[in-house]
Amino acid sequence: MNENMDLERTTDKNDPPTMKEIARLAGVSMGTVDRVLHHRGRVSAENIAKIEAIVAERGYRPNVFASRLSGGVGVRTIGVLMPRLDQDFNYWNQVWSGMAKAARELEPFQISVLCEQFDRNNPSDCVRAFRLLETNGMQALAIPPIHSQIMRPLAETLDPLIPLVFFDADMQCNRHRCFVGQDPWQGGVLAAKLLGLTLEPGRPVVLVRFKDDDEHLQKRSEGFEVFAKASGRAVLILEQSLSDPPERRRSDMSLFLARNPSIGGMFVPNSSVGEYAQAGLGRRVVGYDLIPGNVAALREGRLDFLLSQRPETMGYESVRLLSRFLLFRESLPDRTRIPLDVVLKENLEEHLVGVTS
Amino acid sequence: MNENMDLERTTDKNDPPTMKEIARLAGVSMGTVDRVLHHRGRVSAENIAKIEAIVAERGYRPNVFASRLSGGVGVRTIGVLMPRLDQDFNYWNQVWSGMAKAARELEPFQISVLCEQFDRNNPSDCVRAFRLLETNGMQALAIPPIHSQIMRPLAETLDPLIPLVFFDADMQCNRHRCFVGQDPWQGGVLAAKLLGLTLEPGRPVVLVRFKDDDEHLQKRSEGFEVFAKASGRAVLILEQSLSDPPERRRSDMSLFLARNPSIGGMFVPNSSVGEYAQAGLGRRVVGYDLIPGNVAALREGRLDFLLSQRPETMGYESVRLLSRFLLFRESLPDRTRIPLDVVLKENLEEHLVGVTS
DNA sequence: GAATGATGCGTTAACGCACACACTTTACGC
DNA sequence: GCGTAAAGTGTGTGCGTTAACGCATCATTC
Repeated sequence: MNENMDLERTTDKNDPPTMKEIARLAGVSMGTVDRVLHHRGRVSAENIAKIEAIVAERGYRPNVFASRLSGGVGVRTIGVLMPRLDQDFNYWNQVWSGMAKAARELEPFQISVLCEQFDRNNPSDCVRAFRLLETNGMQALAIPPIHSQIMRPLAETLDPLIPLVFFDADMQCNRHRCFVGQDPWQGGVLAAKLLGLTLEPGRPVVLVRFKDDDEHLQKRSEGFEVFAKASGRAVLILEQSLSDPPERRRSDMSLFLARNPSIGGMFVPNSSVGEYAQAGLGRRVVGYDLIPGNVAALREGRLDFLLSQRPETMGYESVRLLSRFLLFRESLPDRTRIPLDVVLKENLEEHLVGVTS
Repeated sequence: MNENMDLERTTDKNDPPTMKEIARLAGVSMGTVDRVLHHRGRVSAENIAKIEAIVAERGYRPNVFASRLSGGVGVRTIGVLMPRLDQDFNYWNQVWSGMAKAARELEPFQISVLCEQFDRNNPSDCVRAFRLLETNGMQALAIPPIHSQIMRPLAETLDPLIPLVFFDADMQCNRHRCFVGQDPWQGGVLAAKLLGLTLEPGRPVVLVRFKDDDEHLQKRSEGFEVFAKASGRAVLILEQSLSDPPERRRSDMSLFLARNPSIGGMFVPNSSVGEYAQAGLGRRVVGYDLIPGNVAALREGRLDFLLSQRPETMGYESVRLLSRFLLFRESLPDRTRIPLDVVLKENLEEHLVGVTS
């Protein structure tokens, strides 16, 4: 046999192996390696095992440049399920703007982001949107798990090879997925702390509780109530329904405050805080989300604190994680935490033109 | 002549032309086009003109993927100038950790990040580090413009083709560059607001002012003073020097507070706030940066608020911007704002494992 | 007038991957 | 026993760019 060591390229054992290298180590051809990597089938179980072992051991990662150049892959699609962007006071639009930024950056890599919207108030509509994405054949998926009873079975029957991200809120489900978002309970705690710091000890506070909203919001309310009470502050509760018209809410609050004049502050655990700000004038007001109405209220001093979950960052990060999977088969973390931001009039502007907008 | 329209690939007149296409139009070979594009010489003036005209007219842009795959380009280096990572209470280490994350992500794209450290207390040392980077041949540069008198001439004589990012602080200079960071003045304002919200109107506050530190810190102090006074609150000033030992500082503060018992709160405009926290016990304390000592103080209740400039995000974003330039010749924005974060004990943990760590 | 060098230009082999295609082997029916 | 299908595998080509290489054509020199 011809000794050709000197012709052999100097492939360092620990620099990125190529498909050819994997094929050599497994004693098969590149074609077989390719079929294993792309789950195309038509490979013996024995070879699949062998190749996968070598791939794992040597840490094979496809070369993006070669992969894209070959053109064979075509456009990969990241599917995103979203409530209609204008719902929840335009909140979803902010999430989408982060995703759209990621999409622009990913365009040269032929990764596209397909956003399918559904009516947040119509649980069955999200089934339609989900099916639509499936039909369009996406290779990765990001969804906000609202309507958990509907979403859970959909998520659990999803092809296990498709990476899944939950954003905004988390949901238990027996399938591997990544959560990108923040801890709602801790948000409530933080709100209580802010009121505690800025009010005299004796003054009670009012918590606006939405009976009909999701688990995520309930957690915020609970965190608030528990922390406030633990620090010796009375919490009065005003029950509200999201379906009530704004005027109704405003008058409810005005009435409530008139009946309880000692109340020093108010916490509204969602973006509708702007609706109550006018009624709360002269008291501390803490709410959620940098939606236009709330931003205006903060600028004009009708609000004191807004907590933010950085919707743009959340969207950007969700798409970014999925793209890393599609490009490099990087596995998803179990969770990516989005920090809880405290926004005042004085740091508002810097948050509005934040890093991912 | 043979009519071969059906063999001709359907090249849309307005989708990205390839080198081959340019060569065909110019009636030369790809080799000649290559020599023109890379200014390698050995081409007739006539052909250079012809090819350059076609390139301009058809808007030719090299295909990044083919370019990188061919290996001709080799590894691109982003140079980073940094104070020794352990200086400023480990602050720079946090910035670097964001950059290191970006570096890991960029590795498959054959972009490496080279970090050169200098002694922050020795202005001339940063010249050495700068020259070292130049010698190692970097194609992009990120620097924190401390020692502006030294840095400015270095930056201004830098090859104008090399994209430049200032991070942490900004600096005027007559060369195009991008600033990644936050507005220091506004940080001071925010600190004053937080003290204002949590203290009775009559109580004065103390501002620790460091005479010998940079412009960036002076701005924070100014913002604080101006805003606090404008909202009718007395500001007492304790002058300090960064070179004083911690014990000295602590006793200075204790003495100062003993002499002015009505003081309700304290602002330290840099990461050394931990040094003063013990002395300030029982009063509101606002400081800067999530360095280990301050984090511990916040957890244990010796500090109330920490402002953060998201050092990891800052580092990550700086490197990310430069990489987009190197990969796709995307132009740098003039500025990327890093939001001012307000961190309390209650949202500390979520900030520590933030999105870019 | 032959040897030498400089100049201008075309050809071609990588680069790593994706996929169409062709080929071999085994399984099964008649 | 032959034909046919299916399963499993290898080969070859192309993607657009880079850069080494080779071949001409001149101008210069002894």
